[in-house]
Amino acid sequence: MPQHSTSGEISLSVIKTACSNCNLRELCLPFGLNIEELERLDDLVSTRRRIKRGDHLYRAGEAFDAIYAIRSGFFKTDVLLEDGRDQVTGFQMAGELLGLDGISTEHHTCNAIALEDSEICAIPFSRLESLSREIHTLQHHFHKVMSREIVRDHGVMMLLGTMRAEERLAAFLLNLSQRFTARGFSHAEFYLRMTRDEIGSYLGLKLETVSRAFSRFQEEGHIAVQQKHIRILNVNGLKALMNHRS
Amino acid sequence: MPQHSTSGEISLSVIKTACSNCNLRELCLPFGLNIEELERLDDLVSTRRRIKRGDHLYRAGEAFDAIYAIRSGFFKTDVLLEDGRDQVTGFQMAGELLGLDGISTEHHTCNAIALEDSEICAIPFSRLESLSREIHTLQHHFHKVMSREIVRDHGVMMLLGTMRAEERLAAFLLNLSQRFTARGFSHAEFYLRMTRDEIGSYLGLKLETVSRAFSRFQEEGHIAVQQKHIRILNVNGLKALMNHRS
DNA sequence: GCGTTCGCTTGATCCAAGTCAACCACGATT
DNA sequence: AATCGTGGTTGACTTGGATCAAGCGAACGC
Repeated sequence: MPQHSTSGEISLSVIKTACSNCNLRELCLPFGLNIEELERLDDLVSTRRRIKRGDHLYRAGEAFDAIYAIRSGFFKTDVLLEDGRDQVTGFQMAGELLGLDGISTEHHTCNAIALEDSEICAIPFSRLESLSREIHTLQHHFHKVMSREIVRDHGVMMLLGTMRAEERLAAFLLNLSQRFTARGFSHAEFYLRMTRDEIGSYLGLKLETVSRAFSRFQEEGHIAVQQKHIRILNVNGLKALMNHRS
Repeated sequence: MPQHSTSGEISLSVIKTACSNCNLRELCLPFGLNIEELERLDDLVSTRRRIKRGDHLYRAGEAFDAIYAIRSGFFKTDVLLEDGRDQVTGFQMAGELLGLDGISTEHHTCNAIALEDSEICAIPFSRLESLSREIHTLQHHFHKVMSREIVRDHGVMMLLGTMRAEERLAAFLLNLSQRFTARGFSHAEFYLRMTRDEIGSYLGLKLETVSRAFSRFQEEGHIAVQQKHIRILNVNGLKALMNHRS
């Protein structure tokens, strides 16, 4: 793992990025490619960038010309309404793509902010399109990734539209747990990278409600919470909470 | 306009469908293509199908192999949870695409149901992928359409996560109005194709709440409602309702 | 080491929307 | 014309989560 930048700035590095030896390749865009294809993708994904905690990867309104793969770290995306209200639309971790929303208007439609010091790979979109005209597998996988994003959003709509507070939080924790597991981390123990307020914004709840739900889950023995440190003690308990109409 | 099928069944017709003389082509997939490219798309979009009001175009769980363009009519998509709760994830009208969610898992993840007698064009997905490897413009436009779907979903998340009942309904009406306008219909007068219950499901509200909000809008002179017939009397009033933190 | 700040927790109160229930309007059926 | 069913409206009441407010603990700057 490379060291973090010592300067306080976003740093552009010319380190040779290589999908071919990235351990996230099976989670990320290169999924399913053979060696020769991978090397062609390497040429495309040439810039890696460090984003410090709290900095923007991009902002709503900026011109879109690349999508970003998260190499390490953790992001949130959010949308701001004219009247000041905002909503977190997602949390993204290593191996996931950012910026897909920008394709439609050629401008980013949300902000992407690092929740911890992170590293991303920039993928110039027009070059991705031309490469995917040549590599069938890449094209298809990219379509799957976009479609998966749509399905994920439907899940969030379901959550916001039909679930009560505790169900939402249970669903959220189970989803995080499952994504950490896919990345080789513990499914039962992790640190939240976001605040209660950010969780609340994502789940359509106020931070106090999130906090109370955490406390309740702890009282009932489903989890152990200590600030941002979460241990899941009873997965099935959480699953049951999620499915039962009160 | 073709006549409705006289049989009670979904009918498969071999009418020569042609994007090239479809008046929705500028709203739909063919956007931006030249004549020669349009003809190649015509070959691909060969099957047109009629779906009667209340019938499914596809169901969650079915194998995915095509996306669908709505030639005429009106659809809703919904997702069903194991515990019986369901949520309408969208309403689609002529020129819009259905089925994009199925790409990710190769199975449809929601149900698509006609809210009035409708006609769709089936677009075999693997053939669309190969054609878009050859036609740059088609590829790019398809990516834009998928991305637009993601942006739309973020809008719904915003609505469900941060807006109160009347704001949601105002946003919904303005969105419908805008889409009808884009199709050459009146922006101020239209018939709702869906029930109060379906609107409520989409907006994360109960049907009674939707009904009360309609009544309130009417009392305040923003709209005139008579069952499913809506006239918008004061667009700015609705817009103001949407943006103001109470 | 100490004060300040930020994020989190907890309690008391309030209110928007949900729930339950009655009733109405319009179409379809006979 | 009478009946039935579905969808819509409206009222009375309840409630889950928001709001307001106080206090606490960990992290950070000086």
